[in-house]
Amino acid sequence: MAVITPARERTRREIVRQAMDLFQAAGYNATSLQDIATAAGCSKATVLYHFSGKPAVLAAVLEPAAADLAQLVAAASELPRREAQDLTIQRFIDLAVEHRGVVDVLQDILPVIEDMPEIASLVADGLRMTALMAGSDDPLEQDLAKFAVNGLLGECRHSDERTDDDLRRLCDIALRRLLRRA
Amino acid sequence: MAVITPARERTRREIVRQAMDLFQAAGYNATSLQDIATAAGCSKATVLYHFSGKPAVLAAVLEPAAADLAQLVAAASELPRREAQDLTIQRFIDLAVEHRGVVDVLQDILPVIEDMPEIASLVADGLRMTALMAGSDDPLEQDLAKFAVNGLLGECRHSDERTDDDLRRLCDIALRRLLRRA
DNA sequence: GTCTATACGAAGATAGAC
DNA sequence: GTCTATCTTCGTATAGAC
Repeated sequence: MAVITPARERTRREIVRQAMDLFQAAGYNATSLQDIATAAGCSKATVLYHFSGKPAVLAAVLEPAAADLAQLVAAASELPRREAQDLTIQRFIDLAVEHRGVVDVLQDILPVIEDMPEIASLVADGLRMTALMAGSDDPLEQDLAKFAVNGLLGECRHSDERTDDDLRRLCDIALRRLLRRA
Repeated sequence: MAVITPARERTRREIVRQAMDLFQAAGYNATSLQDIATAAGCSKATVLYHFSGKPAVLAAVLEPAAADLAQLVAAASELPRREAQDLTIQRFIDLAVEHRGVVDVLQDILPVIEDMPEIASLVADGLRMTALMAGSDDPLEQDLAKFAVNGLLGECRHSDERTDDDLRRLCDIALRRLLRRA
């Protein structure tokens, strides 16, 4: 059986932890591998030993949020349309608020998100969730769901001065106004 | 009197034209000065002769849209609250649709937009316009206006397959649902 | 005034010593 | 597993040809 190697895991975890902080504070593009290495107390080469490249570090940072999103999509896919919409709206707001730091990072890489195979599944789940959030397959309602998701993601950015509850309330009102229930 | 130098203007215009295309196709960050120079048929140093740096090229690309936005803000600022909101909503949709290529570019630089003094006035006008678009000074309505602008900007991205009219109609419905008229 | 040639520091990434 | 040294390309800067 595989013997666990604590040293490897400890360094890896520290890299992800520091990368998360740096990505949130300065953005993905503005953060260099050297910045991450210095913050984690190791060399640039060590970061690249644990991760295949900067996008792989990003994928590790996004992983907890990606897992939650995948779980939401899986659960909603089991339900009939109406309940799926309700569940998606309600839990996506919670998810975005809870992982708002990650959402902040996401905004930074939206333009190049298609060129990152490392986070392709996160993107796919995001699209599936958006489709579920619309009340029907009507193209207009589908587009309005995309509109809602874009607005919501934008609101989560640089929202340090807002409390979780305020953010939740705002998103709730916006989504209710925007999305017609099936 | 200043004698016009056609060669200078021609080169400069070609750089802006090619930069616009590259920024839209690949994004601002992913486009290098070398890419722009090659596309424009000149050297990297020539690009930097005409512009002080990459942000200055960006500012030139955004300039027509920035001018239209400034004009809109100036016009709306003259009106009473209610008419200002109507005008802003209606004309911002037109503006975003017309300059949708520029909007696409803007999304790419949102995270670092505060570090670019070259486009500070564009950013300031964007914030003023968002404030005008809300029906009142109520913080909730102000936040909903931000939500609306974020959603609208997101819809303009990668929307090559949508017609201008479809996009306009979508934005119109979304904004009407989202914003309470004063 | 317009441009080419060249150089600099920093980025992401790789090779190989220990 | 971690490091130093090195490579390429990036944005930027400058010297000087025409």
